[in-house]
Amino acid sequence: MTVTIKDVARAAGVSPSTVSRVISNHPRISKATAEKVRRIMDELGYHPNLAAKSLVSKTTYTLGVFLPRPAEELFLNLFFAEFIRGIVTRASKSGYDILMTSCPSEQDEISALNRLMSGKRVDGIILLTSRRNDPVVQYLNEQQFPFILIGRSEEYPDVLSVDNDNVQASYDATMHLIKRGHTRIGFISGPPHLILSHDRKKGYEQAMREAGLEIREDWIIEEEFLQESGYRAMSILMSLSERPSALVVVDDIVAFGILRGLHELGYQVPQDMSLISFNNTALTELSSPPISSVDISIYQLGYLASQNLIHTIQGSYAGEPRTIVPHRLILREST
Amino acid sequence: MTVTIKDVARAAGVSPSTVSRVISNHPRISKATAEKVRRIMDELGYHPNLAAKSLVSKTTYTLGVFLPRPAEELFLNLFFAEFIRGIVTRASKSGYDILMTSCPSEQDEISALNRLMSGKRVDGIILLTSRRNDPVVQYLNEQQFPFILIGRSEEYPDVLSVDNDNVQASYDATMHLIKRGHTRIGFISGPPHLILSHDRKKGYEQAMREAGLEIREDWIIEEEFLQESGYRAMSILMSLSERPSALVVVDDIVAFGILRGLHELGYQVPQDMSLISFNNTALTELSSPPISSVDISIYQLGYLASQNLIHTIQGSYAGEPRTIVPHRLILREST
DNA sequence: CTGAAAGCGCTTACAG
DNA sequence: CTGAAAGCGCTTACAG
Repeated sequence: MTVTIKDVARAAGVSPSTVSRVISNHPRISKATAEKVRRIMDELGYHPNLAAKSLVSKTTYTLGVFLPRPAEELFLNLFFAEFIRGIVTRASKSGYDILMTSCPSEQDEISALNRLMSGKRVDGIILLTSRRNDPVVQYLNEQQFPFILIGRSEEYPDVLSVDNDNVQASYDATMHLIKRGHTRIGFISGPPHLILSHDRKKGYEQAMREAGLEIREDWIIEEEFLQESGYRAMSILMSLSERPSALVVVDDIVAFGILRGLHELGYQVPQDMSLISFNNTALTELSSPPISSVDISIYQLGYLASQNLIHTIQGSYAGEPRTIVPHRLILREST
Repeated sequence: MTVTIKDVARAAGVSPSTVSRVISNHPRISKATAEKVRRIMDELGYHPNLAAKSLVSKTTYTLGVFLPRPAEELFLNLFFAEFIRGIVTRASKSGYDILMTSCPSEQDEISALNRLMSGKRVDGIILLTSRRNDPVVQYLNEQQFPFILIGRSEEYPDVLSVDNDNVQASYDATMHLIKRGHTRIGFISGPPHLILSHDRKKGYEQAMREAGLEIREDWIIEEEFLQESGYRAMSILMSLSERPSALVVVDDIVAFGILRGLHELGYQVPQDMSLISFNNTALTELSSPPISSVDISIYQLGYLASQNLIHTIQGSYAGEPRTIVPHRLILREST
């Protein structure tokens, strides 16, 4: 019932080899033969069996997007969809599909990875988050399997990756507050095992030091990328006897929670507290007041990750291992 | 370099057939042999080649998520990530991966579909949106390829699908406003070619008729699922000499735009205008005031779509072709 | 420019 | 309980 290359060959009066060559646009096939074979393929409704093709060509035209263990919170964030959009858009331009796997538990990460790699299910892997001492990065690097990191690796700085200059971005955000006259600035960070949190905190500290301002431990809070985190952080922060007048916040959704927390406690933004956050997702524009945020071009990060990985797989990548996507401050009413 | 079934067989002193049987837990294999083979597989780091397996078994353990043409706007909406989360979570429970394809243009939809189906790339397909007269549904149905619709089909009512009772949901939402004493109620709808828009509008009209209230054409606006749509709709609606006092809105993100529009025009919610919308995404809780919304259990829709499709593929699905996920009204300050 | 043949890494009747 | 053999649908040297 399914029509194979043999059926086409028979109907066209040629050999299977010839049909295969027509499909792959082999140069040494006569125009006449190629046309005839193509017509027959159309008539019979031929479609190449991708598994068979993949078995012999060792290539799948598929990119794996690896969702690290607690993938749950990832999905709650607007940037996830935006990443995927960039990845899928660029991939389909080159005829690649995207395979998504989530692994059941953290200890199964390597075996989930192995299923994809050794099982020849994908040609390369996109890693969505960069954790410190990430075993997944270590493993992929050891195996010499094509992969790209969104973010960076401390242990393997030369690994293929697409990233922002998060230290600089956070420095810029903090400087913006300092220039606005703030001297008491706190930092609401994300999970400390994420390199992202780490880098942004570093940029904040740099700016503070450079301006000769005090970095207070009790004004630095490390939490999840969740709205509740920001909300809870305010209960803590606003009950201090000495409070900051401005906050740099690691992610929009956290800033959103902060806004809610402040609102409930009866504080005004930006009068009582200025806010600047990261990612510039739709949330920042939608909230009231709209939140200043550092645009990190999420779509672009995904798009370039796809592109550079594909080029690497095809052996045509000539760029630097690290691609830095520029950021820019989008100032709104919260500062 | 890659270790195959043959290498394992040689090292274990058995035939490839036996190794294959051990892998698939064939019942008639002696415990001793199975254990030895498993040990060797571990030692050698054997992983089955999925392409080879798929070629002979005609099965891929992959579900395709088909993103219909203008996929762009889909990604902007919070429900997209939530759908995917439900789909991926359930799929990975049964060892299935998710393949995402977007097709370059609308006319290529069928050929993109064919690549997946005839190319034996996926075992089944999940359709994320239901359009009226959807050629994709028609084609999949003709081809008898396993697929599931999130939503419903007018032409093929018995097609496998997971849906809400959108007519009832919208009826309930409208009735809620009516019970609150509103008599002048408008409806902000989505793209008319989506069945979703259609069903929700129908429920609105039913409730209005039943309550003996007037349905005014100029109080029904059909727009995209975008924030700007809601925003723009307010410029139109609020410039009318006779205005509604409440709105049923097809999607949260549109309601969000409406909120912004009303705010800028100097109107208060719910004093000047009550709002109830659909989907109950994070936006509704985050906006100020928080928006009443109909929770449609997006995660559950995705989860069940995955589940029912997998069961259908495996021939064990015994349920009705249509699964209706219950909705419930989440009332907040906007009504 | 084209064909016959071998092989990619599996599975599965068939036989014992 | 296990093995030899054929075959899934392709590609690709090798030969002409």
